[in-house]
Amino acid sequence: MVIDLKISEPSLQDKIYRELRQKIMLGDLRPGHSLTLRGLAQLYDVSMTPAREVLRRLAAEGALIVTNTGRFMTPILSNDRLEELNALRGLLEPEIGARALPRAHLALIDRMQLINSRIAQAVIQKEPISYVQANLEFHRSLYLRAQAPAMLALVENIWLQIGPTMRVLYEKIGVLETPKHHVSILVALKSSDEQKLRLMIQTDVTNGLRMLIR
Amino acid sequence: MVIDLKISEPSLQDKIYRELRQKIMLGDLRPGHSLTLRGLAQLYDVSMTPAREVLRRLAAEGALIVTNTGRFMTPILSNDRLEELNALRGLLEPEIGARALPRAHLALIDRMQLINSRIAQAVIQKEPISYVQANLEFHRSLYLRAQAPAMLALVENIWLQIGPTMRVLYEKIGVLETPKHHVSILVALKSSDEQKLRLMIQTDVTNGLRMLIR
DNA sequence: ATAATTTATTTGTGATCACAAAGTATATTT
DNA sequence: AAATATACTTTGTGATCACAAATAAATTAT
Repeated sequence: MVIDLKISEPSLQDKIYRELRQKIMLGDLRPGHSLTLRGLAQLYDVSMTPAREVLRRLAAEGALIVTNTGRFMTPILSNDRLEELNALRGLLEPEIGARALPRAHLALIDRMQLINSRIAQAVIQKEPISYVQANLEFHRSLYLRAQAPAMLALVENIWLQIGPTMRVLYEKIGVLETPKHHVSILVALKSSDEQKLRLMIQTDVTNGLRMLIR
Repeated sequence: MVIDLKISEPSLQDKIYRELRQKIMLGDLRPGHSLTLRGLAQLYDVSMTPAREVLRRLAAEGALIVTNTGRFMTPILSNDRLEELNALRGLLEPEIGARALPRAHLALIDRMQLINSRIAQAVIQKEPISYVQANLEFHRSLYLRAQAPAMLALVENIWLQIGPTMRVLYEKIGVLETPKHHVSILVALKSSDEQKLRLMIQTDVTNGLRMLIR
């Protein structure tokens, strides 16, 4: 018997999807930025078909909104909506962090420490996108250990929804400071203190927005 | 100036989407049930184009999975995954319930009581689909009052993912009994007891699965 | 000038098609 | 009879097109 191993190469739209998703999550696109089928198709040199699938998929995930006339754009979040999404972060992230705790060995903590220094660097160089990217990576690298894919998917889904809005908030205020609770998170991890970890993740998320919104 | 008011009628795919979504959420489709573009298109007498958009959209929401060869089917959840999704319910639903509490006036509670009797009826008549439908409606009618659309969207997203699996579990065991914590939920609502409400929703969700999985 | 109307352009939707890959059934070989 | 090879069918992907609705631009009228 001949076994045929082949990695099914990602379809055309997958590549476009991932790139665009990344852009949105990191705030590369501002709120209200509109995307068109033909525009996207032309940009990636494909036909309308893959382009529309990508846009619809992102819309299904809440990364884009569809106007009542069928146009696609990045969402413009009301304050209420933004606070609701942040409350969801405050609910989900401590939980998934706590689930990761027992599996968080030293190598991971080291890696998180490294990422944290990248955040500090982004602050100095005033690069909002690198800042957001490293910040999310800090959290994700921990959450990945929780082995809770559905939970992580929800968390990333929220990140995706707030991406564009967060960007303009950072622009408005400037990237003030490296998140001060990250070190506490690392300490809680080292000492396996679940309660403290939950609290620190919670306040990191909560304060992150409070700092920006006020 | 002439103002032109027109309700933009829902596109072809919207109708198909809603129907299929409903079917999946209520467990009308079993886990592993596969759907094809041409099959769906033929069923609704449309071309492949709307059909594929619907399937991809549902896949983006986790209601369907895409095999590594691009086929669509309802998800077959592992026990771990099912428990994770249920943990998410246990996390989100008490929160959104608590947010609805201050807005839960008597008319709502009456309505929920009515829905609850529909559940009892479905138990007697051994109709799993009606049972699931009424059960979800019981919860949703409360959660709608929370005015937390993003949170509700996540909750419904989870319902969607577990739909097919829940159905077979109910089939396996039979719809034993009307959920016994629903009355406690109603009591907590009437007395505006947030802590009790959170606890009762939590145990309703948790026990619902435990009863099935055991 | 400003508002209303007309014209031109842009845009998403749905249909149809060719194609390659995957799956299924049949035939062939060992 | 079991495994392999072959032929046949089904399936998703991406491209192209016509069309109507929405938007933007230009024109006309007040």
